[in-house]
Parts: sequence; structure tokens; C-alpha cells
Amino acid sequence: MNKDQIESLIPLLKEKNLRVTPQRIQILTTLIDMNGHPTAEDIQKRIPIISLATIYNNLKLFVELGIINELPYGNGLSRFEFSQSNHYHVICESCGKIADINYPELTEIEEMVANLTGFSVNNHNMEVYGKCQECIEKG
Amino acid sequence: MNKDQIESLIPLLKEKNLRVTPQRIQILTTLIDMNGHPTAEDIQKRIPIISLATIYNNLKLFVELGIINELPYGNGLSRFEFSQSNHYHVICESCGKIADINYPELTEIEEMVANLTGFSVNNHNMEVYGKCQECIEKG
DNA sequence: TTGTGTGCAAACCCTTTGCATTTGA
DNA sequence: TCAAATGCAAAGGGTTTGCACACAA
Repeated sequence: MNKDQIESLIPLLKEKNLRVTPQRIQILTTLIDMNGHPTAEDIQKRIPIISLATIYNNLKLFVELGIINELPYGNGLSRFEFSQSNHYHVICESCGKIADINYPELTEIEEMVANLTGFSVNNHNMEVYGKCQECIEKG
Repeated sequence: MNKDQIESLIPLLKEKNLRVTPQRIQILTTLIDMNGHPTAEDIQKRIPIISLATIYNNLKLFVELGIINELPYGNGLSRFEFSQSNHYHVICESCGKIADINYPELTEIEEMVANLTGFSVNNHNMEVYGKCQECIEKG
């Protein structure tokens, strides 16, 4: 996801009678700039002019629109990332940092689970837990 | 995990100078009776004589002791299960219910991630998301 | 013009904590 | 006996909401 692609999201908003406000553009731009998995607070530190409430409201909106994903792992606060082709996550148990893993997608498990449990299956995630290099060095 | 096995946990508590209180026994027994992935509130509904604070404090203690696992998925409230051999979870996006999946463990991913990211890896989880049969029927 | 979005402060909800009282060993 | 556990009520911390005002279309 790069800055030019924000423009491709604008029609999506207009389609649903949602307004293209400076705040929405800045939140999306900041998400791109941070290039990772920031929390709502991380985002607000970059754009303190925008209220936390507006950041939360819009992150929630973008999740509903499918533009971004919410990652609820780690000590009760969510992190956000742009929706993208499937990938998994490594999570640092020490600082909560998340990194992406490129790993062939395990598609077969979804069908198996549907057959086995009677759930209608939509998707799946995998998280690997450990300690990141920075935290290892800090002890 | 069955009721007899609670007795095997008692030495573990005594070893650490922790007391075997009626509350602790009841919380563990209730976890067994519920045979699933209850929330702290679910447990308290079964044993309302015990305060929520005590339930939370002890669940936290049992997690630290490695007796149970905390599952932080789903709308900001944790569910708990006895620690057991590796398995994955299916989660209902509608009601939050969790069920177990028996699936061969994906051990090779841990080493791959360690090599690729420099994390020291401890373990991994997988969750499959969908809608449970009950919620499908409810529409 | 007008109804959606923003931002403040307050409310919410799950979880943790301080502290007086109870209790296991 | 006495340190550890309980339970109440209050505090915490992330997130959501009510409402008056601002502003995109």
C-alpha cells in the first residue's frame, strides 16, 4: 500500500455516502507512513491534531469497510494493518511488536474445519509468539 | 482434564506456598464442568458466591502457573481453557464461542520464522474464524 | 443547505488493585 | 499465629458514545 493508492479508496467512501474528510485522509496516510501494525495511540502520536475519538471511530469504520484489519493480540489493545494478501504474524511477547511472515497459505485447513465442526468458515489467522531481537538484546 | 486430576494440581500450589482454598478448588472444578472456553463471567454465573475479583485473581494466577491458558480472541474479553497438548481453535464471529480443532501441529513454521525474523520463537497459535451452527440457524 | 463528521467529556466494560477482614496451615 | 486469600468498592485503561458545533457535498 502506498500513498497513491489512497485515491483508490476515495470512490469507496463516496459510494457509501461517506465523506472524504482531511482526518480520514490523514489517518490512512499515517497508517501507510508507519508501514507496520500501529495502535490507535501510535497513530495519534503522529497526528495529535486529530482527536483520539475520531481516530477510533474511523479505524472502526475502515475495518467495517474492509480497508484495514484489526489485530486483537497482546495486552488488550488492538493494532491495525491494511488488508492485504494473506500472511501470518510474529508477535513479541515482551513489547507487543508485530511483524509479517510470508508463508504459503494453509488453505486446506479451512475446509477441514468446516466439515469437522459445522462452522461456516470465513478465514483463518496464525500467530507465532516469541521475543524480538531488540527485546532479546535488552535482556 | 477430569475432576480427579484437580488433586494432581494441589501439590503444585503447596510447592509455591499457595493455599488450597475452597474458592480455588471451585474455580478449577467449574472450569472442568464447563468443559469448554468460558469467560470469567461465565464462571461466576456458575459460582456466584465467589466474587468476580477472586475469580479474576485466580485465573491470572493459574495462567502464571501454566495450569490454564488465556485466549484473548474476540470482542475484548478473555476466555480460559486448561493447558493441554497442542490444538487450534475455531471462533464464532457472531457469539464468540470457541471450539477446539484437532489438526496436526505445524511445527516447521516455528523454525522458519526464527530464521527469517531473528525472533526467538516460543510457540504458535492458529484460529479459524466463521459462524457456528447455532448462529447460522438464528440467521 | 443539510446531514455527516469531529471533538470533547463522560460513559462503558473488562480487569486490576487497595485495604480491611477472614482463613488455611 | 500470621502470612496469604477473599471480597468489596474504587480505580485503571482501552474504546465507545452523546451532543453541540463544524464542515463536505
